[in-house]
Amino acid sequence: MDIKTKYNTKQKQEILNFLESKGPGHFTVADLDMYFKTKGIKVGTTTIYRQLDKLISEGVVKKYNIDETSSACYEYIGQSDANGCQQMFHLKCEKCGKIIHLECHEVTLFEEHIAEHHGFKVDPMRTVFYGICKDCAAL
Amino acid sequence: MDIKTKYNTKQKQEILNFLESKGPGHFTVADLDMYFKTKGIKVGTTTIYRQLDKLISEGVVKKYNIDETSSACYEYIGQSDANGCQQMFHLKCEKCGKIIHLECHEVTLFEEHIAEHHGFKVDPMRTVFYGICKDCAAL
DNA sequence: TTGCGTGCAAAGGTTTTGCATGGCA
DNA sequence: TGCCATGCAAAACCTTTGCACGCAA
Repeated sequence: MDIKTKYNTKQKQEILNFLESKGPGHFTVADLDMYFKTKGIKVGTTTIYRQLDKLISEGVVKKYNIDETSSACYEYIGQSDANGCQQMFHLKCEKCGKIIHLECHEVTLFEEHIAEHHGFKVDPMRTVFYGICKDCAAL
Repeated sequence: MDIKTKYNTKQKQEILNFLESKGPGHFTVADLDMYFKTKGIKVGTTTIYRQLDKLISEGVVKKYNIDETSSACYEYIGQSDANGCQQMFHLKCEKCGKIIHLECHEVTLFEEHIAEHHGFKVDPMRTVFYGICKDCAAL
């Protein structure tokens, strides 16, 4: 859980390259796996899991379980703090699967309310709101 | 997905007994499994899954994926509608794993804000807030 | 009798672990 | 050289599915 990277290996670089080239957005271990296979880069699935664990410990990557059944979702945060989606909640549409970033002052107020009146410190990074998005509601 | 119960079997009754005796709260398939094993009641794990699926179709039970890694969470809603935690959000403490029911007018206001300003209709049943609870924060 | 329900076993998929090898510092 | 990282295989898990038998109606 708290193991950090000590060596810089080729595999770690390849994973970071993927994260940089892809930019913000969500991905799964399977995505990385397929990406490496397509590119002909040799990185074992085990290594992907282990490197992601380390990147999570370092705060570079965040992990969600957005989907109910399938595999876990990861997100690249990057070295930059307080920007990115550090303070951001996510909305996920249950119909189209789209993930929306929620940037809104009301959210901060809501967070403060929960902290003050319910004694619960919400972690925005790990919290996902499920529901129906504008586009799907219009159908 | 839409298969409903046609027969009343001993196993279904045992599952309903468990739900009634336990009352509101969350449980996993493993909980049911262990409960039956302890009591010496013979109900196969497969049957638990299949009966729960049917109860979900009937709206008697709700299913979440509150935990990241481990198994799915189920909740007994009962025949009564609009009560239970139909309209309720859940808070989950990332440290102690406790699940807290959030009953609060502010939440409704927040939901309305998201609907009006972001065009997103939140589904409270499926949304879980992650964070640190009062007790764990005090440690 | 009809056909759903059950349960065992096996498969499916994701994630973790053991262990020997390989590579960074 | 020392120790971490890698990767294969296998295990651990949770969940679903196939199939024959049992049981409710």
